[in-house]
Amino acid sequence: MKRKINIKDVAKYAGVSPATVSRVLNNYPHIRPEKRKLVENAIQFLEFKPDEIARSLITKKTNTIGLIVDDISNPFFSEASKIVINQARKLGYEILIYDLSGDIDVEQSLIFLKNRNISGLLVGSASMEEEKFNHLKDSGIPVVYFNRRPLITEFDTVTMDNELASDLAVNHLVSKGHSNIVFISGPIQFSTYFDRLKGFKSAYTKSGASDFEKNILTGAFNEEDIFLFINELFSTDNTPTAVIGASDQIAITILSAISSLKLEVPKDVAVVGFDNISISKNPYIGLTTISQQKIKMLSKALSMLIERIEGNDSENPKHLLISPILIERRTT
Amino acid sequence: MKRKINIKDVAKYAGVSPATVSRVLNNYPHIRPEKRKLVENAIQFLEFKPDEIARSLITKKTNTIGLIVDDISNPFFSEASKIVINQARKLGYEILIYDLSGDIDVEQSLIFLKNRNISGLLVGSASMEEEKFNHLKDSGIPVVYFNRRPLITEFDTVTMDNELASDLAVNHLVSKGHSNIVFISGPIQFSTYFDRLKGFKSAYTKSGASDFEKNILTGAFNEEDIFLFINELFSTDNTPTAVIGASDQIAITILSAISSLKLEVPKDVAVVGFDNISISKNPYIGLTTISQQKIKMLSKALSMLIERIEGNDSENPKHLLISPILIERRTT
DNA sequence: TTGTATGCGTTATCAA
DNA sequence: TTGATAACGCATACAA
Repeated sequence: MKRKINIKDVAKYAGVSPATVSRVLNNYPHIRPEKRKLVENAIQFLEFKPDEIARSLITKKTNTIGLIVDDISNPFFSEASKIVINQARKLGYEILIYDLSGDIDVEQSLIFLKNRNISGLLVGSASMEEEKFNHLKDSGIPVVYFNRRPLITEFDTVTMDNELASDLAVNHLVSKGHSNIVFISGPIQFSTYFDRLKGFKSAYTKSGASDFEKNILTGAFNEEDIFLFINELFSTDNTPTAVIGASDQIAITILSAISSLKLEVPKDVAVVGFDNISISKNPYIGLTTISQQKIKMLSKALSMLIERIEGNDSENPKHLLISPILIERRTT
Repeated sequence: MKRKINIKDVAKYAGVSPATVSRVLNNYPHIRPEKRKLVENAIQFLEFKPDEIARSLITKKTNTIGLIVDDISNPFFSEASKIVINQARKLGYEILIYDLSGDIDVEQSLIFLKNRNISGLLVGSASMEEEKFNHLKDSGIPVVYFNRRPLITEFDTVTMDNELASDLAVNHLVSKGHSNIVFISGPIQFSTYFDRLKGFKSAYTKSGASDFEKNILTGAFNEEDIFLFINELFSTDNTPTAVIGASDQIAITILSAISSLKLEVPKDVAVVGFDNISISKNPYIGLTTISQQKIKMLSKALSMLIERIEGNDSENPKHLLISPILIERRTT
C-alpha cells in the first residue's frame, strides 16, 4: 500500500509549482501549452488523482447530492433512485441516500447533511405537514423536491399533475362504461395522495356521480385495511365495477383482495393504479396505470438542482408540472 | 446565511484552546469535568457541528461506505440497501450508492471511490469473471462482498449457502410428489446462479432423476426467453409439473408464462423462487421461495466491514455462509 | 490536564 | 503566465 501521491509530487516531477498543477487540474485557461503538457505527463505517469476531500475543504463543494426518499425498497423510489444515481454520475456527482423508513426523522437527516457539506438535496418525500426542511433555507443548500411537494413554495419542485392524473383514470373507466367506482388512497398528508383524491372527486362528480364518500378509503396503510374495505364494499347489493388504487402498490393489493373474493379482473372488476412501477407491466399483473414519467421527472429535478448548485443564480423558485400518461393494460 | 461557526469560535466562547474543544468532541478522557462542561455549553449555545470534511482530511476516514449494487431497482438490491442504509447510519456511517446498471463499469466506479476516500466498500454484485476489484487490494480499502462471491478469496464474503438452497427447493417439490422439474437460471457467471444450478443438479440427481439437461435454461435475460422456453417445454407430451426460478423475479415471470398457457398454479404446475423479495408475499403472487435472510446477511456484512475499518486487524479473510430458509406459499 | 504549533492536500490571493 | 504562501477546519505531536 503505497503512499498516496499528491499535487506536490506532481509539481516536483513536472518541474513546476503546485499552483500550476492545480491550474491544469481546473482547466485554467492562461497556461503555456508546453507547461500544461509537462504537467499532464506527470499526472499520467504518476497516476495522480486529486483528493476530493481536500478539494472540498476549500471549495465548499462536495459534488455529492443527498437523495431523501421515504423508503428505498418501495419500487417507485428505487426506480427513481436508479435514474438519479446514473444521471448524476455522468454529470460528476455522487449520491448519498437518506432513507427515512428507519428510526431517523427528517430533522436528524438534515443534521447529517449539513456536516457533510452536501452540495445539494433532492427530496422525494415531503409531508405537507412537515416544515422541518425549512432549516435548509438558512443553510443555503440548494434543494429540489420531486414527487411530493411540501406546503411551502420557497423551493423548486418537480411533480406530476396529480389531479389531471386522476382525471385520466376516471375518464378511462367511465369510457369503459363504469359508473360505480372506488378510490383507495394512502395517507393524504402527502401531496400525491391529496391531489389524486381531489382529482378523483372532481372528475367523478363531473361524470355525474354523487354521494360517493362511502366509496373512498384514505390512509390505507397496510394490506389488511384494503382487504377489509374491499370485502365490505363487495358484500353489498350495488357492488362497484371498478377500483382505483392511488399507487401501484395499493392497486396490486386490491388485485389480491378481489381475486380472493373469486371475482375476475377485468371481467367483474376493473383496476387502475398510479406510478407505473416496473412490476406492473409483468403480464401476470398487467396493471393499467398512470405513469409519472419518472425519467423525465428526475432528469428535470436533477438538472434544476445542479443549475442551482453551479449557476449561483438566486432566481425565484420554479415549480414544474409533469404530464401524466395513461398506460392501458390487462386490468381494464 | 450566516457564516459557519468553527472550532475556534467555540474555543473563544468557552475560554479554552481549540485543542481542548477537539478533545471534547472526540471523547478524549483526560479532561477536567468543568472544562468539558464549559465546552459542551459553548457547543450547544453556538449550535456547533464539526465539519466532517475537514475531519476526514486529517483522519483519512470519511465514515462513508460505498455500496455497489447491480441494479438498485431490482427488489433484492433495494431491500438490501434499505437494511444497510439504516443500520449504517445507526453506527455513524453514510452510504454512497454505486449502481452498475448505467454505462459505468466496475473499474470506473473504483476510481470515483478512491478519490473520495471512502472508508469501506460493500459489494453485492461480483461477477466470477471479474477481477477488477483486485485494484482494491492495493488501495487498502476494506471490502466485504455479500450475495454474490467473487472467484478470488482475499476479501471477506457473506453469502447464502446457495447449493443447500436448491436442495431445499428440490426436496420440497419432490416431497409434494413432483418428479418432472424445470430449472430456469440467470447468467451463471454470478455465483448465486452458478451455485443454485449446481445444487439443483446434484439434488435432482439424488432424487433419482437423470438426463434432465433439457429441463434447464441458463442465462435467462429477459421475459421473452422465459416465455419461449416454457412454451416449448409445455407443448411436449411429458409436461413438467414444477418449475424453479433461480430468483423471485424469474419465478414471477414464470408465473406469467404459465398462466398465459391457461395452466393453473399450483394445481397444474408448482413454482418456486429464490430471495423472498417483498412482492412475493403479496397474496396475489404468493410465491413459495427460499429466503436469503437479507437482514442477517447484511447486518453481518456491515459489521464485518466496520470491524475491518475500525479495528485495524489484518486477520485472514472470513467467509460467512447464511442458511437458506424455505418459505412455503400458494404456488406449491 | 491543557495550550501551541504543525500538517492534512488542495485552492485562492497576491506579487512578480 | 507563474510561483510563494496563506487559507480551509480540524486533529495531533509535543511542550508545558
